[in-house]
Amino acid sequence: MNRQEQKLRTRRSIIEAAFLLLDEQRSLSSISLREVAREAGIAPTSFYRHFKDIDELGLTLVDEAGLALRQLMRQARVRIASGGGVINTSVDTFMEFITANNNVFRLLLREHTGTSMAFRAAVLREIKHFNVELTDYTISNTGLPYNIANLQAEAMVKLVFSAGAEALDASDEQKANVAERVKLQLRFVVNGALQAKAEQTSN
Amino acid sequence: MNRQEQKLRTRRSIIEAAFLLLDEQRSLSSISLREVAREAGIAPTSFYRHFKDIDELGLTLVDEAGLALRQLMRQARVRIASGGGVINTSVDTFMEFITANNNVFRLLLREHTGTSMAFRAAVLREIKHFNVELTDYTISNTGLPYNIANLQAEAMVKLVFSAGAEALDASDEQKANVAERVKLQLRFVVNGALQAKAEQTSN
DNA sequence: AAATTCAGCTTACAAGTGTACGCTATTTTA
DNA sequence: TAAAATAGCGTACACTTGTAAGCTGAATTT
Repeated sequence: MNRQEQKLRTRRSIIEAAFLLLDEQRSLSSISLREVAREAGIAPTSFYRHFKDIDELGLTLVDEAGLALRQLMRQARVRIASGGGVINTSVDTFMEFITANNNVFRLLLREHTGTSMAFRAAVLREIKHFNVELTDYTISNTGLPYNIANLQAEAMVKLVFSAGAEALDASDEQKANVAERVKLQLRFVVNGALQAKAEQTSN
Repeated sequence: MNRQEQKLRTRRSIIEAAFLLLDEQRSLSSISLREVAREAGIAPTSFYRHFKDIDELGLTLVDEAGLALRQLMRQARVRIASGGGVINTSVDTFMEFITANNNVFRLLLREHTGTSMAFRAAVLREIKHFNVELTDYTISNTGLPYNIANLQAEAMVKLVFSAGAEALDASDEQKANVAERVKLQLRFVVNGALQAKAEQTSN
């Protein structure tokens, strides 16, 4: 077997071991190198052949989670194109993502307010992607001026992420409820923003 | 010196030691009993004379933080009564609180998505207080129907808390910016909710 | 004044941590 | 085929952690 390939495979198993450990009671700062190594089936010291630190592993995990999130956005856009309403489709897609990739979203949510400045920054970067894309989308679809579109997008992302946090530990029924509520709240924001535009342009 | 009194004093110093340790790089689950004891100036094992667990201390801290938050609300209400606009005054008061009680708000924010189910529940309870009070206030001041008022209040609390999170590590200038933006976003929500009411009652 | 209570201490131990060091076996390169 | 590189391992060490056990001296109760 190819050596490089084998190394990548071990690296993968480390990453997956880490995601596995990041359940509802563990954060990046609370998983130990030895634990990850144990779960990955390697000796503790072998860890260093792949990552300088456990922090370096952490950043890798945040990046992977961000990637998954961006894939989600693309998926949502495809679905929107085939009808069903922007808000409805986006929220539903998001909720499905959370359900399917529980630990991935949990990681982002937790590290967003976590103890490591580097992790917080990494998560913020991912959220900013969301904001930028949603702002662009809003401008080209509604013609809102930049400042309003940006405020609207930011508010929507925050509300959706908050709803995601609520949904994380919720039953299916509760999840449906959370989804319904956030959809209504997003409509508040959209309508409020539209009204703000009307006021701005009428001056 | 009175014994009971002295015990309370030591208890206080433990609590304050813990808050001191909870800076931007530490969460409840990452501070150790020994560390707290060291900071409080007592022997590690003396800790047990005051708290069963470090978790019990954690819950106490969350309670204290919640208390501080409720005091904040009262303060905001007093200020509102003397004019200045509800949204403006509330956000400004909130931002002042975050600046003055940095670690207190940080605790709530962090444990809201933290690794301990008990802490998460405790923070949620405090947030729920906020929601209930704001919903009541909204109903009695705008006559919105319960369901809309409740959705509005929840959305506003989420946006303000998110803004608070952004403001935590920000400079004064950035803080002012965050405050201004969230005020506009809150207006979106309020206007959107009003519109929803108009639509609902016209049917 | 004597007896009791108890906040705080010292000592001790088992368990877990990160990581330095050097070895081995296998792949890769020359 | 010989030499070099390297993924993974075992051992070892210095720390930190929670907490059990028992002592002390001062406050409180009797």
